[in-house]
Amino acid sequence: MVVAQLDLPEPAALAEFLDEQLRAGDRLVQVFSECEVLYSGRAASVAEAGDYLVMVKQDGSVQVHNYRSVKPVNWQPQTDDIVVGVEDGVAVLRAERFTPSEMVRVAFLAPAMALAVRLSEGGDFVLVGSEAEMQRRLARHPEVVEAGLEVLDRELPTDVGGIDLFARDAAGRLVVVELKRGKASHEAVHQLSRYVESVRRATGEQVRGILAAPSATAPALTQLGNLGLEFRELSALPEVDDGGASQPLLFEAATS
Amino acid sequence: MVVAQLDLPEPAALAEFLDEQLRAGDRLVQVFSECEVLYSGRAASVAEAGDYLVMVKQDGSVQVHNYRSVKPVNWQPQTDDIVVGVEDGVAVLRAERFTPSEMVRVAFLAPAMALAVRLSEGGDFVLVGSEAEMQRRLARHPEVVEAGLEVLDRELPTDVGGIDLFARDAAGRLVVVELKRGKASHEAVHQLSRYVESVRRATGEQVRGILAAPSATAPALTQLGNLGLEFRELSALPEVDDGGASQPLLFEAATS
DNA sequence: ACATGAATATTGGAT
DNA sequence: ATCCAATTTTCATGT
Repeated sequence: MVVAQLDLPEPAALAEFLDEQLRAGDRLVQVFSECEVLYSGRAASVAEAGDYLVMVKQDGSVQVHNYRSVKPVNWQPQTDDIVVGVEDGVAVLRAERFTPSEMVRVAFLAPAMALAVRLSEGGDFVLVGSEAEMQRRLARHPEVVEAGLEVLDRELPTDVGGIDLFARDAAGRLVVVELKRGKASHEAVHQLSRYVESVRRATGEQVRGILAAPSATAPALTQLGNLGLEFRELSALPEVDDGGASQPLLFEAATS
Repeated sequence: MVVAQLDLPEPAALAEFLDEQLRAGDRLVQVFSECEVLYSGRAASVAEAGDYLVMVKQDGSVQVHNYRSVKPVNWQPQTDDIVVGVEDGVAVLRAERFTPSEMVRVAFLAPAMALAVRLSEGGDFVLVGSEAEMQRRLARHPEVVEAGLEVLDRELPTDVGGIDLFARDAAGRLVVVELKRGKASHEAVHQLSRYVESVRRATGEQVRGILAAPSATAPALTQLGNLGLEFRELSALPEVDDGGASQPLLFEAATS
């Protein structure tokens, strides 16, 4: 897995190492070093001399990490061109992206270590609890939202966006359902309100609006009430009820 | 900078290494290994056996990277508790976060290498081209938006959100300005529309709405026209005009 | 702790 | 290529 390693390299040696390992195109390359980082593109930034981990993945994506947080200090998704060289006696990496036009430049002021690693493509990845899944589930079992609900459409496009679930209730009224997998904010209420308004205009019928989410912020609930809309508490990760013989949630998902 | 390294460790040795290095609390720890990763919390996921880079930073944040993309496959911001052990002859790391209640579990099936690194806190970081900066600039130079504009307020709260810039035009009409540092979508138009409506209701006056952004999507522009709102093309990274003696943008920023 | 909103958001999907 | 919407969004900020 670890293809090559270079400890305390001289600038020229580091540049050569990076050039060779990046050119191979099938490895992840890392450098631990005191660095100076410039970024220019959608925005622009300078990170003055400090210790960073610089990582270039197989797809040309670049990330510069510091000692804390999940997010890198500097990054660049899938770059199109990477050039390595020695400038003013310092190894330098320049990664460029064409659309949008962007650039990151890392100067390795005091490299401690460089590493090249091959990571094979890896096995299956299954995620449970997405909004898409929640939508599929409710389309199949609309009674979870409300008894007697009949789903007419999913992702129905309107002039102001797509309606998650479009349905008719037991009394024959049209219903717009907006789903959120996490706590719903007032933005979700505005979204729902727009959809309801749009359907009212288009059909002339009376239209109900339901916000379905595990929870909602207090302002969102207030606003919902003011607009005559409804809230339905619904988890994205439902309790699996299989009569006591409980199965791990992910086993369920993987085999369904 | 590199504190410790362990090549092709046995499970017990890896567990001991991780325990010791993580307990120190002042280093970034990495493991390159074939792994199996479980996540459970806001959602839930399983990554079946595959090669990954697992990184635990000094703040307890965890990220599991595969061979591509900037975003990790699995992650966990600033965890509260990390436990390492050997289970079924395999070294296992379990990181837990309390709010929200979340957990990542990594089983190191075939560890190739483990690394402990100290990254010092690093130097200054300056970013240019944020929306906040754009807002400050326009508040000082509202004529960039429109001649004769007088700014009344910034981040003015309404019942439906905060107005970026609130102003009065040369003709004495109220103006709501919505800023976007990137291409504006129809969501930005809806936002602006809500603000304008809210101010109209509150004041009874006539109110103009201006969307100021470097560009906007075609649907956004159409909608803007339909609602009687205006578009003003404005970059978040303005051309620096200093009479020909052009300076690098970031030098400007760093010294101002 | 909660709510809000920006972000160099990134990423995947649809058109 | 463009547009759109989700995201385990993360993160900083204000209350």
